[in-house]
Amino acid sequence: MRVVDTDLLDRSGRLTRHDCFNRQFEGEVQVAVTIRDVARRAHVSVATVSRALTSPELVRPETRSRVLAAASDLGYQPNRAARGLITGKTGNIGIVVPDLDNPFFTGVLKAVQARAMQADYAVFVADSDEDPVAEAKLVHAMAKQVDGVVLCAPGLEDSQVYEVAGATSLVLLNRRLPGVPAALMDSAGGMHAIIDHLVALGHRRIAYLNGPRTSWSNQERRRGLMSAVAQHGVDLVDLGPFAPRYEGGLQAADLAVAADTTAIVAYNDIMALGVLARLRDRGISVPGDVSVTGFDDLTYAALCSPALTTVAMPVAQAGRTAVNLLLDWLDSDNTEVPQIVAETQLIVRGTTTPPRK
Amino acid sequence: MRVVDTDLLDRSGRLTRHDCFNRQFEGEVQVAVTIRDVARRAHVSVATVSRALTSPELVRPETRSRVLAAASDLGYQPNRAARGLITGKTGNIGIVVPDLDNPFFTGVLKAVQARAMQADYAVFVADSDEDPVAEAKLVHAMAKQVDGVVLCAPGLEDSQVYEVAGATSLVLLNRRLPGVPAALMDSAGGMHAIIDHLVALGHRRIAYLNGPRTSWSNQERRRGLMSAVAQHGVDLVDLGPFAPRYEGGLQAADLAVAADTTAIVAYNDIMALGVLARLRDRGISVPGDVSVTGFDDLTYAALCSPALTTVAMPVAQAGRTAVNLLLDWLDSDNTEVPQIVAETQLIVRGTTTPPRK
DNA sequence: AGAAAAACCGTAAACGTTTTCGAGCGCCAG
DNA sequence: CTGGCGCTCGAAAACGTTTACGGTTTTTCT
Repeated sequence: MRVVDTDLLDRSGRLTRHDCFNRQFEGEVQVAVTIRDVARRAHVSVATVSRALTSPELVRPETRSRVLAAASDLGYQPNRAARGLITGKTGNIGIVVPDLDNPFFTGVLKAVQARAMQADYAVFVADSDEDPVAEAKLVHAMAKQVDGVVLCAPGLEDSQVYEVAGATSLVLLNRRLPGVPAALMDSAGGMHAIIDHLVALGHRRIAYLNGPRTSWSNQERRRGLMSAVAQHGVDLVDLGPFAPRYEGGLQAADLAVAADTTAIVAYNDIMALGVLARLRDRGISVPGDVSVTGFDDLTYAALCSPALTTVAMPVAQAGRTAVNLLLDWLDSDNTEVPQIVAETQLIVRGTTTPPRK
Repeated sequence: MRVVDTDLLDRSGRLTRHDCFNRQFEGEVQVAVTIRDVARRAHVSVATVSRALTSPELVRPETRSRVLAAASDLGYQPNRAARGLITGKTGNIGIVVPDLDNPFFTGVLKAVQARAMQADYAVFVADSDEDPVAEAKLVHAMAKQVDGVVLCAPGLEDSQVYEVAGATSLVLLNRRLPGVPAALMDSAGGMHAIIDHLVALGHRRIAYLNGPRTSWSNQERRRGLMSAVAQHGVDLVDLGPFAPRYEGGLQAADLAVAADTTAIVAYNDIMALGVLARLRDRGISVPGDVSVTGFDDLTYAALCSPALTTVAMPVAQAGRTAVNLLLDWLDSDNTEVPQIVAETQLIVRGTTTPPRK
């Protein structure tokens, strides 16, 4: 069955691929309006058109405006592939993330996309599915089509990151490595703030539920944790690693209560949700019997009940600065390699109170 | 401060943009390996290299393998911009979504990206921020750089959708329109299943909490609802519209209990969460006093407690078929305009039981 | 064996830009 | 009047591919 609104779709009645590609409705019908058409209409050469559009100071104001008029009359938009072929720049940036289903990364993606569009860049997205070798392959595949890529929280070895950094301009997000620009979030600081908060409430024996040992995120969070614990001189029960999932939280909860702690610090929100569920099932009240904290401030952290005390990651800000870094890096002499860290923020809600005496 | 691992990053000690772009480490150093280099090394012409790579049946197997060897030796990868310039195809597809923070759309995106990559396409992503005019602008901006775009749940008027369909090959996702291919999900069927389920449990007076009236999703869900309600001859209390957010659910809950219904079916999961929270605050037990259902099966639907009865949307499947449709449309005579609808699935969990007598 | 057909491959033109080079022109200093 | 300079612009060469066309070799048929 075929339903076609001939009036709107195609006045010839047939619907060919060619017709669908670059239709122009204003003026005469032409498949694609090129710089040559603009030149003809403005009575100048193609060179002048190009100059008028990309470096206005090189043409007389009068001819420039004539060209601009012609261009907008025809609805001309430069072919970026052709432009890229000669300039060597594509006007695209890439982003590769470990998991598009993870709201953490889509938050970053959203900001990256917005900032890029604002700077007239388009963004390629790729999902590595948490697979380090896929990560490397993806940025290599992208390398030819983009001016640079932001690589989010890669699971690659340091040396492999350097290797892919050789293939294109790279900025890291949530991973620090000497010599490559990065947009970071102060998760160590956030974790420190959690411990400060719990200690201030009176907790003296605290469990930490580790995420994946090798992940940079877990190492950072652990770093802040250790520093705070040492500073305050409280007991730390170091558990795990666990899968950073709901099920991991279920599993971890039992270990934490067996260790006789009054507060449970989870690697991230979703594990914390698992902990909450397991504790409720066992009749252990939160925050009455034990306090619980998460990390990341995903939407549901505010929505569960009691609402989860957690730390908010500045994903949007980090995404923005990542593309800022990339853009700066692209059109400067890259004499320096900045690594910018954005502040995290402790959000205390309903799952933390002073421990029962 | 500048930290550079000279061994890995650049043996000249300086870190220039040019050096970072397209480094080749194997064999002699060259900025970019082109088809000409491959030709030289394989002792053939550039035309033969091109043929060997794109239409193998046109060259003798022996020379083909020689070319392939040379290509892989040099690590050659064709410049897609140059290829696109002449073929008119870019090897890219675009996707524009209303909100990258919405897990529904990132689910689609993930599948689209995976399927596209599998077919050797790269994907551009754009976020319209729920703004219809941005939607139109974005696909127009993309049009020149992609072979087609999948437009997700657009808020545009029908006529405007047709207009953008003129700018590039378009397939719709979660929106049906005569004459343009679409990947749909049977949300009407899902809603029908919800009512069947509730009626089977014994409910006779059911509230529906509308989402935005103009959205195609709400209309579809409502369609399934109406059909089921008519079929079973039960009472429907039609409330709203409400904002499809947590707060909308808070607001709607009170209206629903005031209307003396035994079951509340929400437009989507997040509204349902709001309803649950409000009911709990008011001391109304779920599912004891009233049953509640959501829609979409977001992660937290399974995680809250009691776990939410909802219907799962086949987002991944729809994403896949969307790019399948696009690819088919691209290299066929587009003689037909298929609209494929994927099945939804009712997932009954803890928020629905028979009504109290 | 010879001719026709098929298979294979090279030359060159195209794709739509940007950019180098130089031409034309008006102006000023010598 | 001449030479040089600055401004504006056009002609043409690139960028890295694909492909139409034609030429050479190989195969096939009689």
